[in-house]
Amino acid sequence: MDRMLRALEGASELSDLQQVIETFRDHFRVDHMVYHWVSGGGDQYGCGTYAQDWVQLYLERDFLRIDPVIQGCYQHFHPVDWKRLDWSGRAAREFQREAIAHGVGNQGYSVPLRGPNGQFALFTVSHNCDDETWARFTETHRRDLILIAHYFNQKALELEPDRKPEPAQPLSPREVDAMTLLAMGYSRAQVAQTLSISEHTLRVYVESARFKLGAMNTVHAVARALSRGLIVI
Amino acid sequence: MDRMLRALEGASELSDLQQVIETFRDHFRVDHMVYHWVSGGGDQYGCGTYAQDWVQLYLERDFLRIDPVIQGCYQHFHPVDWKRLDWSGRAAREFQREAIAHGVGNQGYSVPLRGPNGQFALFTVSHNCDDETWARFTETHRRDLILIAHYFNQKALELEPDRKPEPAQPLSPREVDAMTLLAMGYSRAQVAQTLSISEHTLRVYVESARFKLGAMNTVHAVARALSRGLIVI
DNA sequence: CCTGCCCCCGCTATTTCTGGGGAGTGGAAA
DNA sequence: TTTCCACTCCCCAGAAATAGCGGGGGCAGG
Repeated sequence: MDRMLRALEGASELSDLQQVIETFRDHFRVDHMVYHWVSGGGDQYGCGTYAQDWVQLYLERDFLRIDPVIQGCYQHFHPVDWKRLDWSGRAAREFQREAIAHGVGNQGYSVPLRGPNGQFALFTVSHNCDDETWARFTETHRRDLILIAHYFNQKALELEPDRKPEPAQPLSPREVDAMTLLAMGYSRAQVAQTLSISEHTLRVYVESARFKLGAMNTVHAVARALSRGLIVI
Repeated sequence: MDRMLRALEGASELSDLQQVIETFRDHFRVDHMVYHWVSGGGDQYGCGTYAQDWVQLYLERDFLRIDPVIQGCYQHFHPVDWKRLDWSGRAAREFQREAIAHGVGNQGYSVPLRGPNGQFALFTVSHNCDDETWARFTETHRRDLILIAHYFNQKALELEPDRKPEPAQPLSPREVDAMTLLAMGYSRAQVAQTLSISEHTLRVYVESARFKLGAMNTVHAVARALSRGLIVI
């Protein structure tokens, strides 16, 4: 375990990660181990041991949108056993059927990972076995998996230069206030009144924040501020 | 270590966490160990071993805004040694001086923690010693600290009922598309074109999503959809 | 001292969004 | 089978957002 974590820390290229993850898979004796960087923009990075055609299908069919694992992990902090997710709904069941057909396995355990700027990723182990065996496995290796997931995400953040936190241009306190209140559903008039400033001034802040965030419009600016963790609601 | 983690997992009240954190501090033989829930809304929760008057001063003077540890950890995924932060700037140096005067210690190591809905927290150890000793300490205990931080945050999320994510009413696929594109900065016209629907139809989706999310307006709806993890950008 | 940033205020014009209506299709669940 | 819901389209008037211009005072760092 210690040796493998060190190997992970020593990785200097994305291809190293692939080797490391295969080593981990063999060590834990599971069918699959996958690291999956989740981004709505369509660009996704992942490495792991799923079959090539499953990965391709996943991307092509935009399964990101319906994958209950993604949905579920987004709402949780702790690792999630796939059994505890909501697989009702046609699309989800269809997806599950296809996943199993592609050898993903009937059991799974995913660790949600969150980084700066709203980065989100999953570290997943999946396997084919009965519920009891799986429960024992996850109980035994939970801590190891959390640590591995953590280090893996750290490496991925390091090695993917594009993903590095953009020189996060911080907002001024007043801008933060304005964006926060807007995100809370206040109209501009209400925000201005709450902050005790004129609506004109408020507009300057919103414009300024929009510019700093590189956003096209207010909605975009609020979305970016939120996902970069600049504001909290 | 294992016994303490189990004690942490067994905690059922916020007061238990205080005991646990003191046990950890004694075990690691450091001056302080602190868990600090950071929320932009002004309400903060924390537990740890800092002197009472320091905590009060921190809250009163709104140090959250100038604390380089907060700023720095916000931008990083991996744990941060305080030495590597940016302590230039008058306010920061002043803050540091006051912190040391209140017995915080000259060395520190903070683990950033991120949960659903933009939750952000820090788990910090601080101590008074020379650089070399501290480097050895952090190197030795990094993994333990990450795990402890993780479990601590999990407990805090569990025990603070107000912080729990509300039961998310799911959006229809089309609504998800609409909200996602809006969050990505597209104008209504662009979204409609991208989805190959009329702008009128788009509006129905936005309205419908807004209703489901209990939002006052589009900005609010996008913010809620984002923070509830219904859309990913 | 000057430069840059933050904070506050004003105007106009144009484009875009919002909040009400109503109406018809098809597929899925009950 | 019937009932629901997602999906698509349409109109209109008023509200809100955007883009462009201008002004001033304060506080910090180089």
